[in-house]
Amino acid sequence: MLGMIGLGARSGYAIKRATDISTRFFWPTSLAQVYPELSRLERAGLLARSEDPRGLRRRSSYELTEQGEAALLSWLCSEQKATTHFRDEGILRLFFADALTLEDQLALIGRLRERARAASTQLVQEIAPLADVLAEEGLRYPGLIARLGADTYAYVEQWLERAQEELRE
Amino acid sequence: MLGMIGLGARSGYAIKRATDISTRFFWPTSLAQVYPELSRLERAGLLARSEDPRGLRRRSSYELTEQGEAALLSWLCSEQKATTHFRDEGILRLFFADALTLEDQLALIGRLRERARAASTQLVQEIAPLADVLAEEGLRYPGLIARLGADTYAYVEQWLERAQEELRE
DNA sequence: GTGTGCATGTAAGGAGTTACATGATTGC
DNA sequence: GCAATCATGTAACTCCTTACATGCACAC
Repeated sequence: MLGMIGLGARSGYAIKRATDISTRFFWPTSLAQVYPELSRLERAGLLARSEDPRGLRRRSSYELTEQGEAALLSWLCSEQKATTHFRDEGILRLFFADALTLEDQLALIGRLRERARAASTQLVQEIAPLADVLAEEGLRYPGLIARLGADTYAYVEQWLERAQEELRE
Repeated sequence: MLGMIGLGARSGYAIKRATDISTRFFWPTSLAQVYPELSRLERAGLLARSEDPRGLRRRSSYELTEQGEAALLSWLCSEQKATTHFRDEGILRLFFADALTLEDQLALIGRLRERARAASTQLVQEIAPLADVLAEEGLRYPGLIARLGADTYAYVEQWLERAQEELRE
């Protein structure tokens, strides 16, 4: 939240929109999370809220306070181990694939390959261009992460292709 | 659950132990999940339970019913898209790294590199040997997945190393 | 005899999602 | 006029984790 507001997102809705085209792949959010959290961060003194209505429609506009900016930098440089959660039904299926016939095994790996290929393509075609826009504003890391993701998925796809070939022998 | 019982785990405790050294990286479980789920699967007719006490200590021993085996195979071959959840604070930090000095950026990437290196090493040194034991029983996929994980983390580590070098210039 | 492992469960709580509810603005 | 988008929130629910609670078996 602090990071997105630091990058210029002003409303809860804008934060949600921004995450949906950027951090979604490694940190999804939902609106039902965003609004309570904004209130919490404002109460904690990390955000300053101001009313910024559009016509009759009320709107809250948030900015980082000095404390909020400090909290963001402190989190970014924190030595504390970063949490990570990964749960993948595709790999779980593969784990139990010995129960299948060779044909079904190859089909299962094929589905995983296709999934990895699709993810890589999506990152290259849809996400990277958005990151390029940010790059013109001097933000290099969104693009770096998009490339890391695309390259890693492509690597997995090739790895699975080789595994398929070895299994066919 | 069905998969682990198919591989020979008989008790809830044994399932938990098995997942902790195998599927933990892509499908963690906790005991508080396992026991209610075993009851549920038994009520659904996918598992058969028998009493198998050790001395005075009661113990439940589970086996797949015909229905359970069919359900397992049907799940493995399902065309339905596999669910996947990935949430990673390390990459999230990197996403906002433009807010940092170059020195702090390099340190942040260094921590991510170290994490990837540690994961790869752990898979090679701790998990792969366990998978090798299973391989002697004809189970090749646990080992395949351990190698996929180790290779992918190693790839990420190298990718980040190159990124660090480019940033230094 | 004592600590470690085996074994089964419950309770409380946290994190996050989906669905529900509402309504103004903007562009076609 | 109508649809898509902007915008803010609540309620119910699901999933999962941590902590609590209990006690036998076995090896040293």
